[in-house]
Amino acid sequence: MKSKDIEKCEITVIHDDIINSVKEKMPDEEILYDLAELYKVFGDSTRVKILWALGEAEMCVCDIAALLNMTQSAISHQLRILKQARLVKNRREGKVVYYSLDDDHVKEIFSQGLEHIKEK
Amino acid sequence: MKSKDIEKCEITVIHDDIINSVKEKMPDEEILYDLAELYKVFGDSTRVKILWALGEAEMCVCDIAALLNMTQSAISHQLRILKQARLVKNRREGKVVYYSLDDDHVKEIFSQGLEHIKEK
DNA sequence: TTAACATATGAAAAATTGTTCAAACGTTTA
DNA sequence: TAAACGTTTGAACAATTTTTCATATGTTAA
Repeated sequence: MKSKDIEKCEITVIHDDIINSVKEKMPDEEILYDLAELYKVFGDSTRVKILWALGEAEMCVCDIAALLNMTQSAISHQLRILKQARLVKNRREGKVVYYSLDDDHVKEIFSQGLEHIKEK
Repeated sequence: MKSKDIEKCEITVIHDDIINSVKEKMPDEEILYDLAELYKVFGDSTRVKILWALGEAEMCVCDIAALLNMTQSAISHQLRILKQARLVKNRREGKVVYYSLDDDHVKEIFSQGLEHIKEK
């Protein structure tokens, strides 16, 4: 229908030249998607706290749960997400699984974010 | 109840010393919350695309909608979120509102993220 | 002033995400 | 081997987020 076209701005585009030029320069859809997925991992305060804590010291799941006053199950679920994103790694020692940061980027990404927060 | 305590690891904590030491070093709850809120803004592929596009050129709402093949309304909602986070700014020229990046951090945060993605 | 158009916004619907609960898995130790 | 314990996991539920739809706002031009 006509109304749908208008809504999507397919007719009323104002700057075709800019759109085309930007479209050429944009990275692949997939890269931008992966970027968003990475930031999504940082976009939860439980995970931010876990990452920050692991930046200070290697800890086991139960330690983190106690630190954040959350259930061990909730922490474990979040650690799985962090591990899938390759932000943390773990090692097992008997019954206990120790987690630590897997990446130098974490601290740098935090410091960039902190700068933005402080400025504004 | 007892079972709840156990679940929350209030009894079975293994490394009290580490927990206390980490607790002291952690930034205020509020800062970590704000950090997560900032990354949450980056954690959506529509917003990542918008930010990347605006990194290439100033654009109006309808341009962005056409570029991303989304409705003008959806884009407008996302731009509001980006503006609240002080990541974009806008200027009005007649009927048209032009958006652009409000911040040098955006590109740096992207480059940090990209590095992580490429490495892993 | 009215029509046209770019943008913004509130509310409902759709989609996604986080936590809890119950149960399973692995390892240690009695 | 059985009990204990730290951790993991699937599924249900709760909470949050994104998009859509309808409509409102603000500006320009007829």
